[in-house]
Amino acid sequence: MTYDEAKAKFLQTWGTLATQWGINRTMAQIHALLLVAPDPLSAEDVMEQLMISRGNANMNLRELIDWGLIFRHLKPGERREFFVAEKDIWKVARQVAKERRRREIKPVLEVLAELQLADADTPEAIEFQKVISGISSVAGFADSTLNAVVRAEENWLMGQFMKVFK
Amino acid sequence: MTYDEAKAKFLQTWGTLATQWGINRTMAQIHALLLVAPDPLSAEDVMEQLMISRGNANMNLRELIDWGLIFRHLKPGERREFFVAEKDIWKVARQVAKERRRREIKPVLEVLAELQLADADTPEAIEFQKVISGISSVAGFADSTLNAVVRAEENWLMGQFMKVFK
DNA sequence: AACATCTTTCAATTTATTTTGAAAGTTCAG
DNA sequence: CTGAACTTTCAAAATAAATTGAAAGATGTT
Repeated sequence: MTYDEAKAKFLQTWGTLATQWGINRTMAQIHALLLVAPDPLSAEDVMEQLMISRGNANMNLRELIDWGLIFRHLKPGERREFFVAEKDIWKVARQVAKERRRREIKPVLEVLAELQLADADTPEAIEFQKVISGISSVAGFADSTLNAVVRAEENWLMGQFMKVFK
Repeated sequence: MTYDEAKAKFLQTWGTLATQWGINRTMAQIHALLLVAPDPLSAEDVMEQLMISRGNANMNLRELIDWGLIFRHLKPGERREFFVAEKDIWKVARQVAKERRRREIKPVLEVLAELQLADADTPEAIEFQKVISGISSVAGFADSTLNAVVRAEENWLMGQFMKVFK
């Protein structure tokens, strides 16, 4: 397989995977493109390589910055801005864990805590409370796990996991 | 908060969360509904409570069975079928981990392995190989973690994690 | 201030996903 | 075999999400 074929397959696979995880395909593809780019790319470069519109490129680039996965990069003497991805994949994983925790797990934990206050005076309500408290533990577990990933140092993390789960 | 309010909020929250994770809202809501139902429900019950069509109910019920999250339940003397959810939330988490691993992680690992065979004879190609091998380790890590969840016994799991990540 | 260059916005359009509901399929009792 | 009760299918319709591209907004230059 040539480099060009491999790159195309990577962009395509990454986009598909993202879709399954509720992430917009283009955003994932821009991220993938920047990940494998040896040098900073301009919005124009991204538009050309992925054949997408200026508006689309701009929106998704901003979203990626918002997720902390890419950064603006200014070249001296150049007017327009360039973009670089965080290349350390473990840092990327930690950043994603951090954001998902903040954006998704925390709000859910809040709602669950609130639901636990509801009356439990009928068979249905009692069953309901059981389910909610079960979900709360699982969510708490997910939260701790993601937090562990967030706090972990690059190599330390896998070592710890391997120790426990061989 | 009354039980009815709490239940409505739960169904709604669960549906929203699902959407963020690339899961169809109705499927999540049916699952939530069956989770908190003390007794098996018929397709008709689901249609009524969630105000959805027969076709929609049927499709998503099948999909949930396919994910191993709910089961058909036959009542003696009744013609139609009923459905019950797996109520042990840790089992649910394990089942989801298992399926996601099978459906998503494994195919990605295969593609990554294939991409590692590509030529690395230019600066771009070398950068590309670095990224791919980084992603491979993270994906391998995710795979191990999910596998740990899959294999874990209910209470053992949290204990192990807490030991390591305090 | 007028211009050039680049970025952002957003209403309109396109594309993708979900939902509907009627028809076809299945199963079984009489 | 026939009809009643229930399930499944699937083309069409509705809804939701992503994308476009032109216009408006910035920002610096002459």
